[in-house]
Amino acid sequence: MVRRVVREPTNVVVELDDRKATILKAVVVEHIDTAQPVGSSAVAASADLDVSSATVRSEMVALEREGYLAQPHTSAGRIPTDKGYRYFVDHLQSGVLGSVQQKQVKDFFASVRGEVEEVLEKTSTLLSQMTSYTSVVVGAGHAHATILSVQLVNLDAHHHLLVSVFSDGSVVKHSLTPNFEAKPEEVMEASRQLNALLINTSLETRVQVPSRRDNVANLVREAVSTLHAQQPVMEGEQVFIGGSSKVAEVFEGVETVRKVLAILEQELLVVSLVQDILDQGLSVAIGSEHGFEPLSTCALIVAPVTIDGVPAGAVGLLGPTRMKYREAMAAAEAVSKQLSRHFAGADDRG
Amino acid sequence: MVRRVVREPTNVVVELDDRKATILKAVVVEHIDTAQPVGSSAVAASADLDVSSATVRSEMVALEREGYLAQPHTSAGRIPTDKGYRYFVDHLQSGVLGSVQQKQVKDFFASVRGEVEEVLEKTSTLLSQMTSYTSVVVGAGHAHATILSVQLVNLDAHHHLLVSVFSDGSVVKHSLTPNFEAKPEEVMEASRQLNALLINTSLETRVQVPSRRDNVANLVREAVSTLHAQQPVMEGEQVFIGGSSKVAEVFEGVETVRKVLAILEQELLVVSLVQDILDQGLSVAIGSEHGFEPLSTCALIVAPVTIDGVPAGAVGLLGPTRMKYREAMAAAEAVSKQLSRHFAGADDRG
DNA sequence: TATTGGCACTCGGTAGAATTGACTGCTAAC
DNA sequence: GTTAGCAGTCAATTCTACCGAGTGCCAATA
Repeated sequence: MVRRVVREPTNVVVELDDRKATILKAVVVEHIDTAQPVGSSAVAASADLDVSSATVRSEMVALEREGYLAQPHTSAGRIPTDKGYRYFVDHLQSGVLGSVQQKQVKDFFASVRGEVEEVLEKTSTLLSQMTSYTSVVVGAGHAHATILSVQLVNLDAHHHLLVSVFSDGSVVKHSLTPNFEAKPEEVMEASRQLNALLINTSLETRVQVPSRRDNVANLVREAVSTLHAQQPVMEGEQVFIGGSSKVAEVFEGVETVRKVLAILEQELLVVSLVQDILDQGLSVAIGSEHGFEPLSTCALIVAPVTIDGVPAGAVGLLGPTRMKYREAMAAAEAVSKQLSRHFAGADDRG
Repeated sequence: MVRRVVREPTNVVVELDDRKATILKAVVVEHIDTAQPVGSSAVAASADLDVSSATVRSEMVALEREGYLAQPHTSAGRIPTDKGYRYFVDHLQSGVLGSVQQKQVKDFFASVRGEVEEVLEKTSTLLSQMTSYTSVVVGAGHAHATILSVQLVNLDAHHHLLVSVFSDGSVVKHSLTPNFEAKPEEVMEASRQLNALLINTSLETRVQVPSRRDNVANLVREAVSTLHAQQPVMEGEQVFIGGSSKVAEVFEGVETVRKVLAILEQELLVVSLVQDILDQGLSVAIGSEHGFEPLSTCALIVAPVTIDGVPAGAVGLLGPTRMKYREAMAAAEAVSKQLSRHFAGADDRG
């Protein structure tokens, strides 16, 4: 293979000079609004720069050469590339949420009641309604939470239900179907022992199980292994997707709609996608930035949720690359902040 | 205005004579296959009737007059009306599931493991994959189930978690946030009393709560009222929707897709729709038969799930009115049967 | 009397040509 | 460096003609 020195001005992130930036911004804003390619004259007219369309044109060829703009075909206007959107998001927009919506979020969290899951679900609906995009709300798993209580309940001779309560307020059940018949007293005894064994441990803690061979010990062993047998990552992650019908509104082309819906169905995928973006320290992934091809026509906005500083999930918004970044990012941020506060300050009320 | 005697043969459900039935069937089958209006010559050629297209035509005008067929425009073929589909479903199709798929269902239920919720969710995916339609799986609520155990767990001074286990294997949690501070011992005592009070009752049973004013009694009262405060209908109903991306495949027109998706988002609506249809004793609702306008271009197939003869939910398939009724109905039926058996016979394994 | 072949008619869909118009890139002048 | 002007490109639109699938009707037929 020939070794070459490749100059990729595309990869070098330079500050654009003022005029180029203004032009890029005008193109992005206009294209987000109209979904049409934007021509030089429109830019010359709209933007607050006093140059002719010819000047705009020559700047545009430069912007195109540098990878910020693209042309669907010769005689059409320009549309932003992913890189163009990225520059726009990073440098050219200010994200303030309208006061009406600010209020909407506040009101929502002031009045919302119910279990964590319900709150997350409703939050997801709220986000989607506010923005007209599909929303994703991820509640973190309880890998680090400690066990407050476990209980073994007898369903019938061969069926027992292991109910575990975690310090983060989550409750998990597991069925046990041992191949021996345990008496109710044995089940109760096993339940007692499990409590003694597991309380205040987390799922990451290995515990010493009894090695005896009687029914009680067998039950205890089966319960512990069932409880610990879950996936190390993301078990207990909760995903709530709101406004999937928006997909049909904001994306064009049945095929795209189908693809996006199909991806939303695989919730684990969505979770890992959101997680990836958060791990990269991003708040927006535009086009193929997340490296996931089927969503290359999408942008995904994420905002972390923390409880007392500890990561506890995230909220996200999924739209086309030409989405309304400012509003959507502001909404995601406001909601994630309020959500964080909601859970941290849950004690205040009453 | 001239007074006229209007004859409405459309409302009279009569058996169609053999030839009309054959023609109707041919039109339905062809149109389901091609999504195109079907012409007289196609019918004359395809069906096993030895008449000319002219004869078919004259029969078709009769079928149209009687409301079984419709014409998009003058020079087009005929498409079935809802009534036409209904007749087809009731009289003209036999529903046997292909042996390959029969096996697929068997294999699935032979290997599926996990909690009820997981099974239902996977079932929903299975159904949707088998048929290419969106599936709905409804698990009945536990209104009639009795309580096996309740437990009050301390989260912190003002937060307690009420965890209830029902005889149907479901587990429900409720947060209690009393405005007084209860000591751990008091919480435990309340938990004990709740158990004594509630075990073997169902949510429909009213119980006698202590009238004392101490913390324990207050906790007990709050717990009982929280537990009983749920919606009388459909609380605890679980809905699993599989293959919503299929909506984009089988329906044409973005607007329709959006509408259907929007409806699927409102899960309670879907549940009541399914319930309605079951209550009417139907297994298919075609077009506007369910009286729900936004879904008037859809057909909804349902099949009840029972556990030991007791209604325990349903499975459903949602598609366009021109869906493949035979296959879809066979699939729904097979899955609902196997699902019923799965839960009834859960003891066998091991 | 039921069926049929034949015929005129309807009307959506398609293919092609012509036109439009929104762009661009280029260049010469300022 | 900026601009006006101009020639060129190409998608989108409109128009036209035409095709053909399909109908309804009717007179002839078995």
